[in-house]
Amino acid sequence: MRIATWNVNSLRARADRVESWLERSDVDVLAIQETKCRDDNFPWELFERMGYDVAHFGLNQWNGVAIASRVGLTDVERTFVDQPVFGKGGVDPIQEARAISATCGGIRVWSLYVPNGRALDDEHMHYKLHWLDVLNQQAGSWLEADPEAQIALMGDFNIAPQDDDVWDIDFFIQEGLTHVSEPERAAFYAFEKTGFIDVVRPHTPGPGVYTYWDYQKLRFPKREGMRIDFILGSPALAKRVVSAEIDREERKGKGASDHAPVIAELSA
DNA sequence: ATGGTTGAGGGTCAA
Repeated sequence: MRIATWNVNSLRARADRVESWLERSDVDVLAIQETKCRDDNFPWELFERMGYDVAHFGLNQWNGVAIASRVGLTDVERTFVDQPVFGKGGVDPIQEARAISATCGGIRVWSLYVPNGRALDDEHMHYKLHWLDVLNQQAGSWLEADPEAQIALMGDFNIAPQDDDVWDIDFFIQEGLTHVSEPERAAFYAFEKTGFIDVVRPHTPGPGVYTYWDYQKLRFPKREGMRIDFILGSPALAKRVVSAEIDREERKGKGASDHAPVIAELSA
């Protein structure tokens, strides 16, 4: 069984890419982030054509998460319990379309799009850290309820946990950039304390191994990327992982997302 | 030359 996560940066703009990638990647479950659409303009036919069931959570042109599966898809959950809200400019705070879950082939799959902190002192950063803290608490409660549960937390975490996960850590520190700060990294490693394991890194050691390259400043051809997309597995799931890869090829050429798909191969 | 993009939507805003 193969599971994957991919921030597609607009499903409608990427429809052809996503379809041909599904065709050749042979994944059974795909967690998608940044669909950037609503249910009424979601490309349902694409997944039907390819033989996947799909569940979507999208409210507007921002965020949007989905799960596609050809090994079953049941018990869909949109948002996690107590998911923090965000509102600005007098707009009513809402739970944004950043988390969706479903049970696929015996695995509780989450597609997660962690808020971007924008700047170290921005209110979005507090939102990001709080959002991750509550998610981690929930994830802990799931494991407590069933220590043998097969759970995959997959998505764009917008955090580079290690210095080698960016092309130049000194640049990030000097510029005071997000994704590498101590609080963000602590929020990421809190999931490991809870019992979740990065199942991809052991099979894709760095340095220089990334999942995202900014469209700007020729970051991809200059190999200046960031490892910010992860598959975190519960202990029972992590035991099944036999290999993993980051499909850097998918970042190439015209019409690519700025993120590459991340894939894990499971036994049985 | 020291920059260089992309997407949604029709405002700029977001990454």
